[in-house]
Amino acid sequence: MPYDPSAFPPFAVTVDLVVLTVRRHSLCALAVRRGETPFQGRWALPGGFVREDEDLAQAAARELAEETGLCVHDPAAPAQDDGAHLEQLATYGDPDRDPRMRVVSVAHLALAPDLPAPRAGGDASNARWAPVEELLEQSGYGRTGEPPAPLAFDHAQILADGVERARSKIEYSSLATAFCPPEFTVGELRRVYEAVWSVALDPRNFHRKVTGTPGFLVPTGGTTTRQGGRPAQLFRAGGATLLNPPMLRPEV
Amino acid sequence: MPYDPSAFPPFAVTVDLVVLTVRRHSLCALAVRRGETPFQGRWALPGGFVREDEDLAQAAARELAEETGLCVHDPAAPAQDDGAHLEQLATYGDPDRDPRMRVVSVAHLALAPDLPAPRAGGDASNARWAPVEELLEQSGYGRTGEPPAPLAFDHAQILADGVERARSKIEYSSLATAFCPPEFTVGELRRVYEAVWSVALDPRNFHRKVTGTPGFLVPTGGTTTRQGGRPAQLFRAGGATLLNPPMLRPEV
DNA sequence: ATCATAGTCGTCTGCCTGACGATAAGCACT
DNA sequence: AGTGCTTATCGTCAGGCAGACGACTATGAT
Repeated sequence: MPYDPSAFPPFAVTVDLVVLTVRRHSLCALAVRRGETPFQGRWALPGGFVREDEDLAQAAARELAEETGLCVHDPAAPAQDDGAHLEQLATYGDPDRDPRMRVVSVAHLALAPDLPAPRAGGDASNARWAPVEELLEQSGYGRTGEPPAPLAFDHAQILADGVERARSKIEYSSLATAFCPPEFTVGELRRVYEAVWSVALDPRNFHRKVTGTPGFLVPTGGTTTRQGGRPAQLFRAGGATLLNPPMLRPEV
Repeated sequence: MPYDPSAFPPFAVTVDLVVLTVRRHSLCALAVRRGETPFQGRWALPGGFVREDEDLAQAAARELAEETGLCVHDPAAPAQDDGAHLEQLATYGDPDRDPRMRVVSVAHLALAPDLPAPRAGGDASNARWAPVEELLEQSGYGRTGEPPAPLAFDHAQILADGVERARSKIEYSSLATAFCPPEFTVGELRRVYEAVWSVALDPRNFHRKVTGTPGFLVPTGGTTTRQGGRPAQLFRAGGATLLNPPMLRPEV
């Protein structure tokens, strides 16, 4: 049955990505420099139009691969290395969010281990990992030093929502392992929590908690000294996805 | 700056609503009967196109008011009675989810106290409150008796996601009060939890938990006997929105 | 050898929860 | 008025878990 196209207003639909990683003890997000108007030259979240024949999750995975080379970690094939976690975040559709036309953006959240260097379609100068406080500083969603230049569109809001989602989700799920390489130590995992939450955690209590939660971590047998100090056991992520009881975020 | 419309495919954008309430000790959702093809005569979630000049939240609030007469409870004016809770749920954009054309639906979740009777544009026979298990029975998202007829489109999936959101969110937030009238007793609140989770809770431990959580409930001074038995104190929702520590859902 | 750095194992205390006994205060009967 | 039923509310007790923190271990650097 044909449908009257005048019965509804046409929209452009995009996916935008909040890609988070932990670098040098701080939570960083991927930002790309805009080459076109509007907001030309400003930093923005990576994203693009959803294609005709594409699901939203497919579009987000495609954009993620284009920007970072990351494959999405498929829950059905958990053996693969270097997969990123990808989930839908929220949808932003303010009529004025893009001055050109009516655009509805379905934002996605991706969590990735620390990567070599970003490539935005091969051009490195147009993509970077930036600490999230820096990106949010001047937007009212974070406050510290001097405003460099706020993110384009409503991307500061989207980033803030993505960061908040990540912060709360590592409380009650094993998602923090998505920030780690395939094999990692308890200390590395703890530094992920500390970076994402911006807090210091007691190493002893943290160790007891994560090793005591069944299914969270499975030892691989190996050890490493890559952090200096006494060698630490290596683990990989276990099958458990939900942490019960949750990891408690200390109140500030 | 004009924009090349051939650069992106046009989409229709709709909002769909999962409106939940508790009636007769069970969690119910609002369903409307479709008058048009496709899925003519089948039950579906209420929803409609987003208008040109409308935000997504506005569109959802407008649809909610059209279908139920409910106003959205504005956090800025918490004094108003009978407001419903409304939040964005998720966005569904499978290319084949609507056979007519490419439709992206931004689903919203609404929680309302028990209402008189639904009105779908004035026509009562085309709208009803149905227990969620009944609506999900034949869809693979729930399983019991005989399939009456599955919900239209991917609405069973949307409903299942909305129910799961509500079930998990009342754990760590004070959202369960959105299912209650402005003044309510501890027992009424407990029956909300029991209906949403389909479990039985110990009245004594529940009472201790909710009255002991600061900011969750504030006594109004009044009492009621509308449940029979000893008169119970009346409360209204306090300012706290996050429950810490959370209300624990008993494992089955 | 000594020190600095991390990792790992224990202990103790306080809080919260689940299980459940006991009492209170209404209503519907007889 | 009493008996029984219902729901509300308070109290007690034991177990589990988290925060604070002491102690010991195993590396590399000086």
